[in-house]
Amino acid sequence: MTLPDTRTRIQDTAATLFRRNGYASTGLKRIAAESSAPFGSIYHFFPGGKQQLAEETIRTAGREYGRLVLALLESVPDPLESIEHAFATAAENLAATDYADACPIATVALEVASTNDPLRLATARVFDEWVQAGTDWFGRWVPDAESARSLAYTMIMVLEGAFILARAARAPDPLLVAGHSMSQLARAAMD
Amino acid sequence: MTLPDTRTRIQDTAATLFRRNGYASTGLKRIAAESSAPFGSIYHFFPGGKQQLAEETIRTAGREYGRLVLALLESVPDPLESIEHAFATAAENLAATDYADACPIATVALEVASTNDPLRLATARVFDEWVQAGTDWFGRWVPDAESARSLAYTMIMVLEGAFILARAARAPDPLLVAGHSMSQLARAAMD
DNA sequence: GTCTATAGATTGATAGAC
DNA sequence: GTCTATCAATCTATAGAC
Repeated sequence: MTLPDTRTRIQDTAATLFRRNGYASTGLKRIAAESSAPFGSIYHFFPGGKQQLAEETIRTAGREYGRLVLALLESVPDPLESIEHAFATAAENLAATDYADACPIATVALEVASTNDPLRLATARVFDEWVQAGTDWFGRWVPDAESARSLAYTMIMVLEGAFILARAARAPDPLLVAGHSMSQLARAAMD
Repeated sequence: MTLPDTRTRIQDTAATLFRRNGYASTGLKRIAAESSAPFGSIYHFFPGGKQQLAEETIRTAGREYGRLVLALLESVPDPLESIEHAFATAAENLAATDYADACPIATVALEVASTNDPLRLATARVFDEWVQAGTDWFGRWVPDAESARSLAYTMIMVLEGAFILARAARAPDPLLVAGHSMSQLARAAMD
């Protein structure tokens, strides 16, 4: 039962707080406190300060979440059922965390889009990564590359939008509606 | 050529800044400066401080944006063309404002979802209003009430997600893809 | 590498003159 | 109603002892 090293604890705590409360309202002092790390260690491991910490967090948490969603999609053989299952699971996770844990980077992405270009770019790269992975996945059932890409884009966008509405309403319904719509759209594209 | 009154100038400036930079990183001092209002006037007109200002801004700007989108949908007779036209217009507006003016409440909604319940509720009410208006609009072509509601939900969600990706990438493509997907989904529901 | 102390700027909010 | 001055708290970041 060993604790993760200091750097990892800082990153994980930062990921959680950025995800739930965003970039601007997450203080480094709180990150230090909740990760049980001395304040100075943040600047020891992340000399670039808050921005560097956020940049690495976006990259790491973004990649991890992409893999998680893809694994979820792979866990059911039928693609249409798989889509609905993935959205339903996201709904369960959201409700189970008191509507806190949705997309790991969306809040930060909107916050920094117009004011912090390095962070904006970091979020854009993660979204591109997700779109690419989604395109490959849809490509198994949709031969036309352009359609597969369009479906991947749309699935990510409707998921992001559903997260916003579900967190605001503190209700899982938007995610379930989104999953249903997305599977209908995929079905239409597979004809 | 008279200037709007002080209270209105404060509200409008707040709406712009909250929309572009979010709630946490928008300071009251900046709102006062950019609205050419004395700092004390903010507390004169909004005794509840930043939170009251944000609450009224969410309600006002949210309602206004809903009307704007609905008017956009009404401006083209064919529903499917209308949807694509609305998303294309949103893409143009976004690009024309250097990818700043997307949804007026989404950034704030995500920021406050887990930390400020009055503001969370204000955003939830705006989304509900939009869903209701969208349901009525789709209801003209989709007789089944449940389907109309589902389409309205999905249109709002995919628009919100497209705004996130478009701002991050500084590219209009996500909005165009979203519009195309949404019109396909509506077409499938109208059969 | 760990940890404390603190600088320097900025925040939301208040008081009070006019 | 307008405007200035200021408080107390908080923020990111840095310096330096151990």
